[in-house]
Amino acid sequence: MVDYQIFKNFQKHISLNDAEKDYLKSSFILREVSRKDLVVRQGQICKKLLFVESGSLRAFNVRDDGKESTIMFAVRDWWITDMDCFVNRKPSLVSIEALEDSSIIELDFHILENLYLEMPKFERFFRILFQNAYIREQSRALHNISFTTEERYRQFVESYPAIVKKVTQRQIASYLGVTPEFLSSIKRK
Amino acid sequence: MVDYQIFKNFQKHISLNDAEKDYLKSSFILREVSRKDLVVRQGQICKKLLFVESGSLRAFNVRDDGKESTIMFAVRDWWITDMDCFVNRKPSLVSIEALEDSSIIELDFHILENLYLEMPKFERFFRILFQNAYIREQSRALHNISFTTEERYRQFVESYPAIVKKVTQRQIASYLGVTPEFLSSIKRK
DNA sequence: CGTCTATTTGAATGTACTCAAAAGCGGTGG
DNA sequence: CCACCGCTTTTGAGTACATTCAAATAGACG
Repeated sequence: MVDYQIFKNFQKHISLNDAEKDYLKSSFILREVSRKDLVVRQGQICKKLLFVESGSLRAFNVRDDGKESTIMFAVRDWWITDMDCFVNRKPSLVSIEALEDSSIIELDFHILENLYLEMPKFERFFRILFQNAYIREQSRALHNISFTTEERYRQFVESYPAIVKKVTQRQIASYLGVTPEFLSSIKRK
Repeated sequence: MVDYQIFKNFQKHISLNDAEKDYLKSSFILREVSRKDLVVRQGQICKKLLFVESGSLRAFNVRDDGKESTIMFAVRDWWITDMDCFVNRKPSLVSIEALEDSSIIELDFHILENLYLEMPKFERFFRILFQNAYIREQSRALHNISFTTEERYRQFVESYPAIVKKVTQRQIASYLGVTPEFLSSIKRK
């Protein structure tokens, strides 16, 4: 059986036997995408929860005035989607693009809902996944409002070296919520 | 049986019979707190997940330089805690204070872990709870980096009228990450 | 009524943005 | 292998946003 990264990810919190892996394999879609491909388009409904087998993705919002904000990055072994869109069928607030050629796994909403019923241990898995996601976002909220841009830049570089290697300065700036010019001027010091 | 708000909250996502409610009642602690009481202290370990039966709470961080940032508010029917502290045994990044005399329910970490095993439907409940919490924080992150303070203030007032009624301007400013003076100058217009 | 805190106001300062232009860098085709 | 193109990054000047500090005013509470 192919040694998918996603199984290792599941097995951080729950155990899976080969029969279960087989069953799972049939319920998700493996997709190869190229650099700059859009996996999700802002404004549309996204019915997929995405897992990065290899490569990297970026979720970003573009305002009417053209201003672009990066909401999150996802590298190998990370999950990503617009959760509000995925769960509540709202138009996506973000586009998700591949930062390089990547392999991703798509989990369909209805299949996942079904999975919760058939294999309740996935309630546990995603309970822990969302719990951790919430912790990260709660921490991000604190950092955003109480630290200076310079402090937040340093912490980002320190916390996510795997991401820093793959993204442009401009994209980091749009994640921190500042202009690329200003981020550049911070680094000068 | 007393008609706790928390049962209505649980029943938004899972069903409970009277025997189960009885069992639950024995596993949480109802506490009355007074205005300005600290329920959680920054720097200490908080082993409790909190639910607001009535009244309102505020979680805030104080930096070394004295700068105070409000992370979240919780009114009747809301859950609140420092999740990283609760789940991972880290010192709490926040203090949680009562904004008025309040009744709160405390759920102990170990009792909750036990509950997951004995009543797996709670995996589902908290999976959905954290999923929604994550959605809100993801949305907050987007607002923080892509909207002006004025826009964020308007959206806060519009989205959380129940909170606005109970908190000071200063506390809203510390939630938005600006000084009270500046928030005041925005309202002038 | 007096005290304590919240809010408002204003002036001076610092932080971050806009706009424009120059410099750097990687890929592509001749 | 070099020249060019497109994009990112850097730099700088001018402007707008937000803070600090200090003082005045207004509200809440005992």
